[in-house]
Order: sequence, then C-alpha cells, then structure tokens
Amino acid sequence: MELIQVMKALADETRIRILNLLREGELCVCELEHLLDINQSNASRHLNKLTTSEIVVYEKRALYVYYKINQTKINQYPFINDLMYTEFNKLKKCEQDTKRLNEYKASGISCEDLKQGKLCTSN
Amino acid sequence: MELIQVMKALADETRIRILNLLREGELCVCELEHLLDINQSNASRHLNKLTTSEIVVYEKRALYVYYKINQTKINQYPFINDLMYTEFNKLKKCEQDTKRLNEYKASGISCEDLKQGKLCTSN
DNA sequence: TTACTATATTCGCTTATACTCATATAGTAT
DNA sequence: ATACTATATGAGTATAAGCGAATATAGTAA
Repeated sequence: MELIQVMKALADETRIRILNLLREGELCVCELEHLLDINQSNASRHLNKLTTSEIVVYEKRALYVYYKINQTKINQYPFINDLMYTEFNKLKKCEQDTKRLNEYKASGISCEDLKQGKLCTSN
Repeated sequence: MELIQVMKALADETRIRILNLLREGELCVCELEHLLDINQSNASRHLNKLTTSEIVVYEKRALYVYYKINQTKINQYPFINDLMYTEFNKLKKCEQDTKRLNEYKASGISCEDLKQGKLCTSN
C-alpha cells in the first residue's frame, strides 16, 4: 500500500528534519548534510527514501543535486501539509534547524564554502 | 520525539486496518482478530503499540478488553483525523474491512459466538 | 477449590531499518 | 587525458520490528 510507504518514510526523525528544511525551498545534499550535521552517506540514503516514496523530487544541476518537496504528492496526501505546517513547528529540533537555515541563507555563504567549515560550529 | 512514535505506530497496514474499524466505535480484541483475520498474539501486539503511542485507549469489561480511538490524542494531532477520514477510505482493504464490520454488526452475533466460526469464511 | 476463557507476554526466528566506512559513478575543471 | 568533487551505492553490523507458537495472567463460572 502506497500510504504505508509514505507513512514509513515520514516515521523518522532525520527525514522529518529534512522535510522541515525543504519547506523553505530547495536545498542540495551538502547543504542538508551541514545544516543537519549528518554524514554524506546518511543524507543520501534518507533522501533516497523520500524520493522513492515520492515525497521529494530532485534536479541535478552541475555537480549538485537539489531536492525539493514534491507538491504533487502533497496535494495527493493533504495530511502531509498538516504535518509540515502544524506539527513540525512544535518540534524543538525543527525550530533549531530552521533557525540555522535562516542564518545560513542570511550569511550569503554558498554550498561550495560549506566544506571549509564556515557554517558548522559543531565540527 | 513523540510525533515520531505516533508516525511509526501509524506506519503499519494492520494497525491502520485496526484504526479504520475503530472509527465506527469500540471493539474487543477477539472481534478485531476475526474481522481482520489475524491471530490473537498479533492483534494484542498491534493494539499494544497503538496503546503505547496513545492513539487508542482500552477498557476492561468482564473477560473482554474493549479498545477505542483516543479522541484526546486525535485532537492533539489533527492530521490523524485527516488520515482516518480521508485516506483510509481510499484503501481497498479498509473498505472491505468496513463492509465486514457492518455485516457483523447487522448479524447481531456477539463476540462470544465468533469462536464458533459464525463469521469468518476464511478459516 | 477447579476448569475455562480472553488477553498479554515470552521465546525464537526472520526480515527490515539505520548507521559507518569504503568504493563507485558522474560530472567539472585543467 | 588526469585530477577533483558531489552524490550514490555496496558491504558489514547493530538494532528494531513483525510473526507464530507456546506460556502466563487475570478474570469468570461452576
């Protein structure tokens, strides 16, 4: 059942945090890695699960792969919108992640700079 | 995170089918067993998971344990209502289960009779 | 008390999930 | 072509989840 697959994809903290960030617009893998402080393999795998369940879609541009919410799927499952815009806001981690995302955006740093550690304070 | 626990509880076909039936009112464990054609141990385990995540509550009356939707939790997570009343209806199995439930209710058979195989055609 | 019944729980097994580390792939830049 | 970079994937491991069969528990009935 497709619904089960979607629910499973949504039943994970990291993936919820990814979706929370993608609410604000597309992000590439390395940005998500750094914003969520997870390693590359992990990020890629979680994104794969979100892609397989069609909750996100991606687009390759140059070396980077940009992921974004698949609005078509959200329209098909409106409860996901409810989750994203009502429940995510109640989660401390999501709040912190959003804050970090906004700092990142405001800084004007590009994802090429991330690897120099200009953003992450934790590693 | 509590939300994750709730999502995990909802990310299973059998538990979704249980919740679908409980929309119509409380049911005891043996009724769920027979309506869903699952064994006793399984039914109990899934109900335990739904209880732990507080999506259902139960009440013991005589030998039977009656489970029902925990409306308090649903109010706390409105997207669950959306799921139950929008998505469940789209699922073939849920539709079949509901039909079977209505037949069961219409028959006037009590849960004491179930063990004599008056309802289940499949075993 | 003993016998019975509905439900919960334990055990052993199997499958699925998440993670890390290392490697493969595909594109960019020179 | 080579070197480099972002992302994906494979292998191995650890943990969690689901299942069936058997047993435990708690209440009912006699």
